[in-house]
Amino acid sequence: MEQSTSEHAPQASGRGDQSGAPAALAEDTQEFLKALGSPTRQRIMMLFAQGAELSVGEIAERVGISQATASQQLALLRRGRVVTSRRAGKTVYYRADREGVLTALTDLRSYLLTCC
Amino acid sequence: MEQSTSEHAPQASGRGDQSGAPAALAEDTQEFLKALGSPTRQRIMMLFAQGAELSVGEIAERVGISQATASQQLALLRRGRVVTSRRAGKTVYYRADREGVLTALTDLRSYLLTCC
DNA sequence: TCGTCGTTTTGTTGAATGACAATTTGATGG
DNA sequence: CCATCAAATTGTCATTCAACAAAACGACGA
Repeated sequence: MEQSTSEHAPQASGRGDQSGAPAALAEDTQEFLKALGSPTRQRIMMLFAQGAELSVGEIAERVGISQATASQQLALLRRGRVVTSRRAGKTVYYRADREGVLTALTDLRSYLLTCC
Repeated sequence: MEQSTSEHAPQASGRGDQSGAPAALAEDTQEFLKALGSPTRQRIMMLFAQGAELSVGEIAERVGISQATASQQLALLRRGRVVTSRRAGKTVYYRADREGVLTALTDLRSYLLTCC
């Protein structure tokens, strides 16, 4: 284990940047964009409507991919702060990460306001 | 040839879906996410602050990539409706596509509201 | 009409990505 | 302690992507 939730990433420059005009996207937000840039992962996200919580196996089955692939794609979604995971015994449940998504959307908007 | 500005893209499947809860992201929005998912293209976007309009050559130079690569990356950004282009004689000027970005942000938010 | 300059397209190469099968790790329950 | 089940990791392969050089396009100006 090395990343999971504790993956902090030096975050550009401390981010005291309240000036409203970031020079670039936060690394988290870049990961967010990449996470949602894939059709497969978009399909996965749609399973989490209304705060649904699903195991890796369920997700794999519903999306029609192998369990291993699902686990990998979910890891990417987690890196992008789009989902969070919770372990209950052997099974790990994933659900949408409301807060992470809101943060990313806010950062993305401020970025786009800068360049548009 | 197949793209340029006239690339309309059949927009998923008719999708008269005005119900506010899209089953998936519009194809345009997928392209939007992919477009902004690349650090190089993010760097390019930052050049368009305050409605600046730049030629392909200028962009290539400022970002530090070849002119051909810049042209390609700009084409991707255009497919994502993040920039628009205008031809003046030999030179082609690019600038941020305010409207396209707003549309994508709106669609993205509605998508995320569905799954979060 | 030609040459030239800026852009786009084409071809190629190395790196990154997406998928799977197979293995390893972790948590129960006998 | 061992068997088992779910998830994560590893290894592999095919596909996609980013970048460049080189060639093709397109719009002037001589």
